[in-house]
Amino acid sequence: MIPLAQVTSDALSQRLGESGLRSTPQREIVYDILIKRRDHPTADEVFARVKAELPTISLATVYNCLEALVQCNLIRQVNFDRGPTRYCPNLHPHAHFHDEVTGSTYDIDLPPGIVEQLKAQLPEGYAVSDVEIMFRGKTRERRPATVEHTAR
Amino acid sequence: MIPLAQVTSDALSQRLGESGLRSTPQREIVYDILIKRRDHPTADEVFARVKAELPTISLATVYNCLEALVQCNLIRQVNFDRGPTRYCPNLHPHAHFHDEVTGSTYDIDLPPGIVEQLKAQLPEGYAVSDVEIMFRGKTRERRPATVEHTAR
DNA sequence: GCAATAATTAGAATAATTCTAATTATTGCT
DNA sequence: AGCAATAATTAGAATTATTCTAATTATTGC
Repeated sequence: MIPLAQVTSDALSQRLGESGLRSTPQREIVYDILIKRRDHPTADEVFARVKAELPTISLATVYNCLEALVQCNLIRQVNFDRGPTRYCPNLHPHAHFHDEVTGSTYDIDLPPGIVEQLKAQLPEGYAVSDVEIMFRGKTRERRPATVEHTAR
Repeated sequence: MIPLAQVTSDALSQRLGESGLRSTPQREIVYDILIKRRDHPTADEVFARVKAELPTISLATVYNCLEALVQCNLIRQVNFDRGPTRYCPNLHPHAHFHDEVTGSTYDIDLPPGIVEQLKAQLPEGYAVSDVEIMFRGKTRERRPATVEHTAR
């Protein structure tokens, strides 16, 4: 597996600072949790995992931490239909594949040109800050439900 | 503007029938509302518009009708981040552009090849039933807030 | 025309997220 | 170091979109 960009405690603190945010134990642990297991957990799932290390954390704080990390571009939000928001620490340009049967989400790496090609379809005067590409479907090969990993 | 595929009352009834669903006045009106103004309304907005014509309709029925129409592929659902689901009667392959300032959503037509090109990025054994592409950003030219239309 | 099935309705229930107000922690200044 | 200002955390209440429930109404096939 390609080692994905991740960030030391110091760097995290710096990135937060650049956005006018503070580094806190809660934010570091939440970030760690996302890096450790890249299975696109929901806020609730993050909450459960963080509680194992820091039992006093509250759900509101988890939401706050996730928002902070999104704000300074250390993680991305992923939304499938009506489901709860999921969080993704993969910052490479990539799409998401959502398995309708298992509910799992996989990262799909994209070749460099294709996002630009998509943006080129926009009429004059449309300034894009973000593109999201999501596939919905089934995967033939069944994977272990608990250990999801980056496809490709 | 390109005349988008739409369907007569009879055809609607047939399409519903093919999916084991019945045509009802409520479903026809809901479909009409979506065709009349293609601004990607939420279920609540559809509810408000339909009530003008059929004041006794309930919100649960609106949800039911929208679900029925989605099921027989007469309309598509569109989701932006945490916002409520929006509904779209444009069945051409297209992307969506969500204006972060105005909250408006525009259709972006896509050239035929590009969706296939994206699907080609998937590893073996990934069967796609649907691809969604969404842009987030701002539009330079301000449009009248109440009359959205298909871009391009 | 009647039984079976499906759709509608109003309102209750649920799930995810956001808000609120009080408390705690951190930072920058002197 | 001490203190005011600012930011983050917490628990729980509130909100929002959606789904569910149970009763009623409409439609279809025989």
